[in-house]
Amino acid sequence: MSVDKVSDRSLSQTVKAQLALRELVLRGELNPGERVSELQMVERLGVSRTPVRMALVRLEEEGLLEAIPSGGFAVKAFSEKEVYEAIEIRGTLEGVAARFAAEHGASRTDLRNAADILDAIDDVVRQERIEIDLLQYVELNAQFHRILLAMADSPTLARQLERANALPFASPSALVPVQSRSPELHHILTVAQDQHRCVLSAIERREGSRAEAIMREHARIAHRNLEWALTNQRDMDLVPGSALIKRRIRA
Amino acid sequence: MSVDKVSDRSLSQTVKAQLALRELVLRGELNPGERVSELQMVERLGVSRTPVRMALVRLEEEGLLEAIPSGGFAVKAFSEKEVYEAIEIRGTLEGVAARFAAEHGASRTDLRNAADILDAIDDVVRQERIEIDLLQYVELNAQFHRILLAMADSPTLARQLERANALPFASPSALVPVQSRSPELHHILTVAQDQHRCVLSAIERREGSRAEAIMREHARIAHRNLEWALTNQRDMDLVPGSALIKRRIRA
DNA sequence: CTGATACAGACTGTATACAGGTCGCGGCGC
DNA sequence: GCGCCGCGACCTGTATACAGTCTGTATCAG
Repeated sequence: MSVDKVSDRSLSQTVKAQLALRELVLRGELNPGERVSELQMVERLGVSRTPVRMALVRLEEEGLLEAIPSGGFAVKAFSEKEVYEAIEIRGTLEGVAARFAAEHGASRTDLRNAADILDAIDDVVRQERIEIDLLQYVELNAQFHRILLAMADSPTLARQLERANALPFASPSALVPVQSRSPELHHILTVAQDQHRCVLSAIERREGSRAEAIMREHARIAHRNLEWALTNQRDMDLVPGSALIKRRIRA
Repeated sequence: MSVDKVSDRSLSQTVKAQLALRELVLRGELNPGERVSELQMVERLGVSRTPVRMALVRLEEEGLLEAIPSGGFAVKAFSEKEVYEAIEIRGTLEGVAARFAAEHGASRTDLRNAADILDAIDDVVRQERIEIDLLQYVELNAQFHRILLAMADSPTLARQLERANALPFASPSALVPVQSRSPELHHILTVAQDQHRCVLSAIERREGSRAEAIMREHARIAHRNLEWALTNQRDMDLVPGSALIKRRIRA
């Protein structure tokens, strides 16, 4: 029962191991706190120890694993507070991105592309049968956030944000799906989309401070989604890496 | 001519290699853009390829090296803009730390310790012969920033900030020494210290937004220092890792 | 004289062997 | 019955051998 998805010959063994191992952790096939044995991973991933080792180090840097004092790595467990803070930090960094974009001005093509994406999101949100297109919303949402980062034009910021998003449940659209069964879904998406419009407008008008504030608040929608998911645990399965979050005591 | 500082038997080879290699990069003994050959490092650091490889990966994650598409790593070069943005990001994260501390309240002992450090800094700054104690100022300043992070009580934020500080010239007190020959030194330290006091007061009063704003502005002092160092290149040598910054065209 | 090609050197990616340490389990003594 | 000690398995850290690839140079053809 080896990992099927990653079998390309083109990818290096290290990358292969990294992707497969991340998948394993995110899918919850390795229990939080549990040691990740190199040899077991060799067996499971079909590569030798060296690439496995590399993958372990990189995933620790990503924050999905943590080093064991006596050596080796264990799957990291996240408390509710940590997830909350991770979202807050992501929002802060996206706020900086928006401000940077506003302050030094975004290119016309970027602004145009962003606007096009927002139009596409409108099409998705305006439909009443939303459940079906949630995947599309997530994809478009991710695109918008990507282009926002591109407008900031700051490799350093990109690196930091990339790292913040490495925690899967902290990234912009990770928690959207949990609302799929919520009556508020339409409401939430409408509000989020309005924030998209506002931040883009702020960037166009060079209103840096406003752009920053909007993106910060925009990220806080994820807090509501998190709260929902924690009270309706069954919707938690829709979140990648949810297995890493320490369960709240059942109500 | 091997690296002398790191020769402890207690440290693992990997850590040894990491420290020594970082030192090499920061001291500018490896030119920016230049490939870092594993075998050469084996020779130079006195450890085998495996630990060297580990060290390379970790330093890439830190941001001091960058991966070469065809394989291996090169010393990263930083533009003036990147340094500016790195400082801005560090300030933003420290702002979040201050806000977190204010919002969920810092412990009495932390507040007390912070106040003690500020008293000690006052002693240093009030003296007129400042040059001598600049090292002490740097140390106390670092302590204050550390305790601020501790008050935030957020491992996730700590990780992100640690990473932001990994760029040596972005960390809180990295650029202080460049002002040692500046007539404005006393003025700058006085202002910085006042900001320290203000942020601590804001945290005590649970004024999160204010605490955040102050820390952001506090970090921007580093921008001035950077500007000074870039115009007075000879003072640049006082900054660790200055060799990585692309030189501005001489005036 | 210029451009392309082939070859040589070097370098990285990968696999594996070896040594030292750690953790857990079982047996023995109290 | 309980606690301590010792042994053994496992696991990581390290070193090194091997293969594929890239780069740079030199030579040859046009």
